Amino acid sequence: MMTRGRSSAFPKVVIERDTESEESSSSDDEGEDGPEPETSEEEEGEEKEQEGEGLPERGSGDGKEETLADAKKKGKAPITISLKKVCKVCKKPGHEAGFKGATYIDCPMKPCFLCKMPGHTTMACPHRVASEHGVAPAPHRNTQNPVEYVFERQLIPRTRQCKPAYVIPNQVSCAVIRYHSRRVTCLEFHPRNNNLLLSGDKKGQLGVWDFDKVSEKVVYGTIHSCILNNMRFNPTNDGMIYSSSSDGTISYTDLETGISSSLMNLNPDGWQGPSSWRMLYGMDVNAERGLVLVADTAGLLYLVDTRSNNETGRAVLIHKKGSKVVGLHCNPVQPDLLLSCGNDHFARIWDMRKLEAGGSLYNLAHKRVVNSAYFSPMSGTKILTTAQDNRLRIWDSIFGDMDSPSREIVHSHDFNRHLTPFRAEWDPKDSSETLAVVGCYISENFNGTALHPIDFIDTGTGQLVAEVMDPNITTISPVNKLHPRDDVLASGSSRSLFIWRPKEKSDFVEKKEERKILFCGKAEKKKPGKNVGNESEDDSDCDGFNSKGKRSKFSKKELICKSKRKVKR
DNA sequence: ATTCAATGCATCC
DNA sequence: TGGATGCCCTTGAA
Repeated sequence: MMTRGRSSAFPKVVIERDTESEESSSSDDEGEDGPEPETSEEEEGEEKEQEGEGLPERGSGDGKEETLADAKKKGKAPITISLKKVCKVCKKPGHEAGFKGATYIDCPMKPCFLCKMPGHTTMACPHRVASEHGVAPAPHRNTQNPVEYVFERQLIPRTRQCKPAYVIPNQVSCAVIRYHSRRVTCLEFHPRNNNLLLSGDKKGQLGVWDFDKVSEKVVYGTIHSCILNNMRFNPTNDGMIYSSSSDGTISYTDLETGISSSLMNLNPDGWQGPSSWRMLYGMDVNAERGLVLVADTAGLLYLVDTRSNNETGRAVLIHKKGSKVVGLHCNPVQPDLLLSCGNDHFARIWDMRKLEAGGSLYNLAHKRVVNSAYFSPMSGTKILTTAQDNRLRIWDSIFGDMDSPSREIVHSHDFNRHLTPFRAEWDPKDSSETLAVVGCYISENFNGTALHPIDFIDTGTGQLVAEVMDPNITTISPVNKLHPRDDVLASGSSRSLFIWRPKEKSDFVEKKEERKILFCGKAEKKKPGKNVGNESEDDSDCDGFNSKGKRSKFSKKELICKSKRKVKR
């Protein structure tokens, strides 16, 4: 427990004891001797309570000698501190939230952490156990305006008439690498080289990893000075990438040399304080128009000509003034359609020919911040959004309308300041345009280990089709990307990167509507031993992981982790 | 084993 | 509108 100096300028502290809870708390303390008023547990509660009262500092325990009279004499209002055990979430006594083993116990005073509805906890949430969720199918739209005409005439003919089933492997292997020193923020597969994965991190570094040779990687550290938010390949030269960053620049980088030039800098005068600093988040490349589109934290969209590498036209306010635009996506078949999303709780569809503030074609309303919005990869007729209200939404321009989503899927992907925001992404290979991948925030107790799966969701039904996890990987994977051609999933989890592949081609199974498939790595997770110092991997089937489930060699060498068997829940 | 801190950002007043 | 506030399942280093 930390000891701090006392400041006499602050009110005195009066401790309110609760004998009943004192007894119970000491009995909780794993067979400690008799009631002891200064258990660390109690002090922790005391500290928290005090912070809640806004008292910055206090003495280390002698506050108990202060009395109400003392405090009154000195003209300070006394602060009463409870020694009762309190819930760390709601600060109320009588219950405690947090992990009990590998199971997280919710605070009952708060709405469900998963679906955000009051009256039940995450454990009892119907969305946690149901394999399918979703709103009623959207009503048929009426075709009145010109955009709908464009949709009907140009996009509908490109959609597949019958829906082929995607296939899911039932075993995966996982390659692991760690070269980022801060958490991973974005991933991108090379458009031609099947084994090349690009990764950006919070520090602004860019990693290039040949995951087939595993050990072949390069890290470029000077492209950006802070968060690398998005990157895209130059459609006419796949040796070059564009990247947007919170340092306010777009960099144009040669992947071979790491030499980059800055196409744009929103902070030419450097740091003038937080109010004037601009960051670039959403970015995409419009190949047909030869443009890099990028949007900032003020709600503005900028266009950069890829031929001259200069900004073109004027910045357009596309989201609420002063709000961050986190995502931009150009329609894959209709280059005049642009999708944006941001912190003003909207995803918006734009006509590139008529870009002006307030001139969006559609505004897709969400209950909270929209982390990402993507057109479906082949026809571009559907939109998948990830919002911080723990819902994935599908907006269908053909079979639904743009006034309301055609489906909402409750899924845990909350905001947390320590995590890269979750983004659900389409499977670019799924011609039925239904399969999506997204990381999961809440954990599941899996053989005694709390694991955070990567979920595959059939957006057509809301069904959770598969969950990918490995008992050795206990961290959350908010960043996920499916390979454009191969059956490969890349994940960014904290500072590590993972490549998941089917163990063998023959392992593929047809999609099954009623069955939730779970596949993962080593199924037998051994209980953590007492002798933590033992780094032996003798009893491990998984290179780089020891039997304690600790990642012992991540930073020392690159690893391949083989999955063992399929596990059903 | 436990503690700490990084330092983003939505929301509230 | 802008500054203060406070954060429910983090992560990894000390």
